[in-house]
Amino acid sequence: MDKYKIDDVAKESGLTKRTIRYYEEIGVLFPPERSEGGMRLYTRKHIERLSQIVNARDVLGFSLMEIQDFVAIREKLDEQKQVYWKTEAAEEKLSQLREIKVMVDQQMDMVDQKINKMIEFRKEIEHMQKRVNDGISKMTT
Amino acid sequence: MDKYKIDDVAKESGLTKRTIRYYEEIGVLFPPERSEGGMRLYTRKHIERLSQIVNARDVLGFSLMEIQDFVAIREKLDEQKQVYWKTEAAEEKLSQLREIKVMVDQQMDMVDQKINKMIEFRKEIEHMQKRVNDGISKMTT
DNA sequence: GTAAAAGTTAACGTTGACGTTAACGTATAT
DNA sequence: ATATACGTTAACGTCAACGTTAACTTTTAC
Repeated sequence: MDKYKIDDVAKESGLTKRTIRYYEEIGVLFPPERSEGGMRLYTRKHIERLSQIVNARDVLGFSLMEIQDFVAIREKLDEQKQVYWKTEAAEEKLSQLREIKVMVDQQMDMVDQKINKMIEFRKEIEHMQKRVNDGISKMTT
Repeated sequence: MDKYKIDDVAKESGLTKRTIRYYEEIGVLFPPERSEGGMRLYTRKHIERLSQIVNARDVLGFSLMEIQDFVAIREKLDEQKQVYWKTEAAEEKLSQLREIKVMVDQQMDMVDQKINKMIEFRKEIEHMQKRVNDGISKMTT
C-alpha cells in the first residue's frame, strides 16, 4: 500500500509527470522499481526527495546540475555507511570521507552566503515598507 | 569624470556587454544617456543597480521577470516621492500608495518564506556534516 | 471482454537568458 | 589621417528545463 503511480506523485508534488520522468532521466531522482508491465512504482522516499528538489530549485535557485552534485554527495555518504569500517579498505574510505567533508563544507558556506544576502535584501524591502507607510500616514493625518 | 563606457561597466560588474544591453532591452536596467555618437554613458547608479540585479538573480534565484516587477515597484515609489502631496490628485496618490504597499508586503512575505526554507536546508547540511565528522572520528580513534 | 483512463518511449517545440557573428559607425593614440 | 580598439544594431545560435504531441501498451472499471 506504499506504492504510488506517477500521477499520484504528480498530484502530491505539484510537478507534472513529464518533469518527474525528466528528473529521473537526468539523474536527480533515483529510478523507482517497475511493475510487470513497465509502470513506475514510487515510494514515500521519492516524494520526499522531490520535495527537496523543488525547494532547492525554487527557493535556493539551484540549477538541476547543482542539485545533481548535491544528490551525488548524499549518495556517496549513504554508500559509505553501508560498508563495515574495519576492513582492509579502511584507508581509502577515510580519504573518501575527507573528500566528502570538503564538499559538504563548501555547500554549507554557499548556503550561509545566500542567507546573508537574503537578509540584506530583506532590509532593503523593510526600508521600502517604511517609506510607503510614512507616505500613507503623512497623507492620512 | 563619473561617466562610464559599457566596457568599464562590464569589467566592474563582471557581466558581459551583451548582458548589460540585454538588461536594458528587457527593462531591468534603466537606460543611460547617450553621447553625440550614440554611445551609452553610464553612472555609478547603473553599476549599483547591476550589482543588485546580480544578487537577486544569483543569490535569491529570481528570474529577470521577477526582478522587473521589483524594479517597477521601486520606480513607482520614486515617482510618488517627486510629486507634491497637497494637490487635487491626493486621493489618487493615496490609493496608489496603498497598492504599492500591498506589493511590497507581498515581496516581504516571499523573502521571509525563502529565508525560512534556506534555514531548513541549512539544517540538512548541518546534519550531513555531523554524519561525516562522526564517520571520520570513528575511524581515527 | 471491452472501453476508457492512465501508463510508456521518442521526438520535436518553446521559452528565458544570454552568446556569437556580421556589418557597420565612433573615439583615440600615434 | 589612419589604424585599431571600442562602440552600435540586428539577427541568428545555444542550452537548460521542461511542454506537447504522436503512436502505442497496460490497468482499471464496468
